Amino acid sequence: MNNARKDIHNSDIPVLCRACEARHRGICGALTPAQLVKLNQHTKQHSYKSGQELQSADQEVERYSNILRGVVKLTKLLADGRQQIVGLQFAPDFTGRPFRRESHVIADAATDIQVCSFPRKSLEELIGESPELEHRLHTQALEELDEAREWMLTLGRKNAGEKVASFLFLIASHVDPEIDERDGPISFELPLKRSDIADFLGLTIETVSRQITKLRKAGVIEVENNRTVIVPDLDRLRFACERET
Amino acid sequence: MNNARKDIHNSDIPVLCRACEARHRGICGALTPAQLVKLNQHTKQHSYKSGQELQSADQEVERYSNILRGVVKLTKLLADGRQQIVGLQFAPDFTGRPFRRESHVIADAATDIQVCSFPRKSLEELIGESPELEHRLHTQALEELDEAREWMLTLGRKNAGEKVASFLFLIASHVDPEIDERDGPISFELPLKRSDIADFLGLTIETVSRQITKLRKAGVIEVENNRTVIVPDLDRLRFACERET
DNA sequence: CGTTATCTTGACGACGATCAACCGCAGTGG
DNA sequence: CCACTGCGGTTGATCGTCGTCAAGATAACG
Repeated sequence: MNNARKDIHNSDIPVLCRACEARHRGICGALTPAQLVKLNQHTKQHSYKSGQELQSADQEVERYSNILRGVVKLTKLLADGRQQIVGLQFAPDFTGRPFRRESHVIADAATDIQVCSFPRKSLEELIGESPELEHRLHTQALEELDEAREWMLTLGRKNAGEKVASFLFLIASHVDPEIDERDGPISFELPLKRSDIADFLGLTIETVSRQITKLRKAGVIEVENNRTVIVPDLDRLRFACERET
Repeated sequence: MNNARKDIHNSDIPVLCRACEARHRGICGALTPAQLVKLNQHTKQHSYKSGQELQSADQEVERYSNILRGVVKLTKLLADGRQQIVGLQFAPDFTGRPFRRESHVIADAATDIQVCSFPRKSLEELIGESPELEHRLHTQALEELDEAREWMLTLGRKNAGEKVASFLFLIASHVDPEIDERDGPISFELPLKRSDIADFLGLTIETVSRQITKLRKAGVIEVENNRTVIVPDLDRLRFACERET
């Protein structure tokens, strides 16, 4: 359909978009140079410090964003303050809920982040003229659904130790998407602090801390500065995701 | 785009589709009479008894289905047999995972069901020629994602009593989609047996049974034949979803 | 350096799992 | 016809995991 995209010269593309991951692996890859130019008239790049809110619950969605750098957490709240993280998003994910005026989750910066945002109206117009754009959004939604369901299994049926191991594995797989074929050592930074991990796993901070200690003492992981995790043997971590250590 | 759909005569539409809910609220509403006719050359109606499997895990997806009657449960398994229901689907939902060769969940008939199925290839071809079809699939995926996230909050942060109340409320809202504006009495049949409810809530059968008894004794619900539930006051049930009774 | 956020560790208790017995009901077959 | 079996559900007693409360350790920061 959009063979206009073939053999385009870089100079047709807005400066900001040229080096942008969202144009390669994200939703903007669906757009022609002309559409990118048009969208660019309304986009804004923005940085948020860790903890700042992009979007609060039940509030009208004004702008959608692509994540350029950092990690965004999606949170749900109960009236008495209990909270659960229901999704994590990484660059170059699209964030926001298409076709609905208000969001049912809170979007927070889990780390310092950088996003490229655009008005709701721009997205809706572009979807109308580009089926390929909707296809990319659809694909991302299906992947988030797969992840959410995988996580429901973890929340509902795994014990604390398995939950923590599963979380570490989840983060590891975002550092290395090819992780399923690997089995050697790997190391990464945790993008979440303990209280976020607890909210993600449906546990308390104390339990998370104890289980991390346990994995450390069992030699499944090493920890530096509370944030850097080294996994000497991925298979042992994988094992810990489904069986008590 | 598809204004061919306007002012069509019923006789253009395949017999099987005429009274079908999927043509009104389901994905087939996106199709022109011609497309319906074409799809109809490959569709099969099929019934399954409660407990029968439509699709097993990690097995290649041959056919997708629309649910015409009954309830389908989507289940995930752990190696040692623990299981979690990660989704429930009702008529006229589309069931199956587009754009992926194998399914990561098991699809079971929770009740006796009736479906209309079609080959993977047919769907993929139709998506190519009908952006409106992909839009409907996208919309359903987004709604399932919303539901999954709502359920993650329940799994991660609610206690047994709140979980059971939330489950009852979930079923009630599928019987009456306008439930948010209601507050009077309502009654319905539970489509799931106790063990399924337990697998949906991340609990054991015994705990589910005890909590139902507790809600019954507190007067929040009445139960007949273990399957029929009467809710005299919806607000009390709503209350029980977030606070200990 | 003091102050505050973040994380760890310990002691204890509650909630839900586990194990076991029992009830009601529908089939099934002698 | 009744005995037997299997299935779904309930209830009770006991145990273990994880939450709660409290204190300290470590790191981050002005």
